[in-house]
Amino acid sequence: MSIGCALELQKSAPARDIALCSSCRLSGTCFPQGLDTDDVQKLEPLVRRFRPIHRGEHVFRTGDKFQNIYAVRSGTVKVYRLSADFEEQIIGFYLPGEVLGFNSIEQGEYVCSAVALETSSFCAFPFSLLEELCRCIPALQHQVFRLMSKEIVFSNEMMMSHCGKDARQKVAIFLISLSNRYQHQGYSAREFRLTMSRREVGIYLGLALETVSRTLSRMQEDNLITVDRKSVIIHDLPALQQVCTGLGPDVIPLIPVN
Amino acid sequence: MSIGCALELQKSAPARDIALCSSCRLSGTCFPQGLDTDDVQKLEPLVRRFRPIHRGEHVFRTGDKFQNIYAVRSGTVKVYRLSADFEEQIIGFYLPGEVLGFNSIEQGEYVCSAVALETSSFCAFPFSLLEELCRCIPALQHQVFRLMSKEIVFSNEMMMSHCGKDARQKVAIFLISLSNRYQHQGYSAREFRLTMSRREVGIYLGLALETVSRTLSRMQEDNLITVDRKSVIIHDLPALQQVCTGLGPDVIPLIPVN
DNA sequence: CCCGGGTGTTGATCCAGATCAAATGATTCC
DNA sequence: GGAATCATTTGATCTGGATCAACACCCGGG
Repeated sequence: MSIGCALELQKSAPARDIALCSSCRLSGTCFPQGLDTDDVQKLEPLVRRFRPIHRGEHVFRTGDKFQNIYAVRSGTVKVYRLSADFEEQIIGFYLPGEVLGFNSIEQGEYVCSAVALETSSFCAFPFSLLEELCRCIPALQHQVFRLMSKEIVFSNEMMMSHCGKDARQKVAIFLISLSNRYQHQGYSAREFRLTMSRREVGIYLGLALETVSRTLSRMQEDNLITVDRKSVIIHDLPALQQVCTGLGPDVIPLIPVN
Repeated sequence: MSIGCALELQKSAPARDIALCSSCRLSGTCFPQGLDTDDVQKLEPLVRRFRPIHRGEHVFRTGDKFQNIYAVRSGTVKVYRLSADFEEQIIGFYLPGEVLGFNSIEQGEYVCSAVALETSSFCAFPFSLLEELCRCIPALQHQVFRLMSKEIVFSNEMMMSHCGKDARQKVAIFLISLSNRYQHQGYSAREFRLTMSRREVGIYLGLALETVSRTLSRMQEDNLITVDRKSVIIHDLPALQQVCTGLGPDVIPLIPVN
């Protein structure tokens, strides 16, 4: 269990010197996406920004009263919970620009815990205020629906990538997913850090940590990637994408190139 | 592939003699949940109701323009798509009172297909109208958020029940899920029909159909259930629940009863 | 600089469940 | 009603990945 000593985010002092939404380079995937300048102005006073938290500190914990939706500003957040038999289950990893907390609306309290895997910072959007504002700004309402829809799609994808896929496919899917998501936020698609441990990747993918390690080594032998500790470099993205589908490199030519 | 000849739902004639939301016994889990009588009145004119469709007919298909969210009125709907390697992937089974289509908001077209597994009927809620109405009725907006939140939670649960669970646990989880959902709609929790094939259960759970069959047989031998073809009777619900967690029947006493 | 614990790698063995195979039981369609 | 097709069950075999085990590596602290 990776719960460190918790200086809860809620208790830390707001940091008012942090960039506004209008100047945030992540606003393209967060709530302001699709809003015009005026609407972003109306959203602004609602946002609460905090100083960064460190590895092991929690954003919220299972059972806390649900109040905020959080957008990751920097770092990585692991969202997890304990199963009935006290095993850690990982719901997801959230990267900069991604939004967490939507799964707790129904229950009224957080149904999972969120912990920083590295020094990370956030913006908090009080959900009840967000709801009110949604009724005034159609574009914002639509954006919230879109973000939640995306979350459903992502979870569905994840679920299906656990079905009928072997270890190599699962790991490839995981790497491609990270690559896409980093790229989408303006980071490198080819080179990034695996901020979570092998054990955590294993739990997330339904594999033993040894299998994760072996699979990464094997992919390195095959010149698809270079892995060194937490750093990953993807050398052959197309080949890695083919691994995901289970189609060999020879299947593409079946569709005539001309 | 189970796509039958398709008389698309959209093309079938509205059936205006079907019960209104206000008198629908499923309204407790659908959009009207939490709305007062006045608000349900406002929702009413927006709903489009159709004659039932038959097994194999589609509600919508991947790529169709996203227009409606559908509530299942009767029957079972399988939501699925084809993977890159043309294998069927099953996103979920939807029972009476359950709502489908939320995963297609973001894309603007349906990202999956929905097919009836038995004679089934629906109500359609045009999403753009629903969005508008949400801005007038706070309780409706909140309910839409709740329904989507539930969908995220459900998908998360499903994802996690694929991780680190063995075949017996997966099948138990699946049966309990159906049991709970039927009960929630006022049907029997103990006795119901498995409207999907063993193959479909297998795809959904990430198991070979033979494993599904064997596991059900094994559970019958253990007097947990009786399975006859599509009919299931659960004899020992608590024991089945214990199977889900992987905890033996002896673990509960570890927590002092007094 | 060395020590210690956490994290990652690699090797060896074993088993749950996939796959292959065949028989039987349903259901549909003339 | 009967043939044809499909769904399900059950058996036999094989294998990918879990598990057990040992070792290497890295990093922080004294």
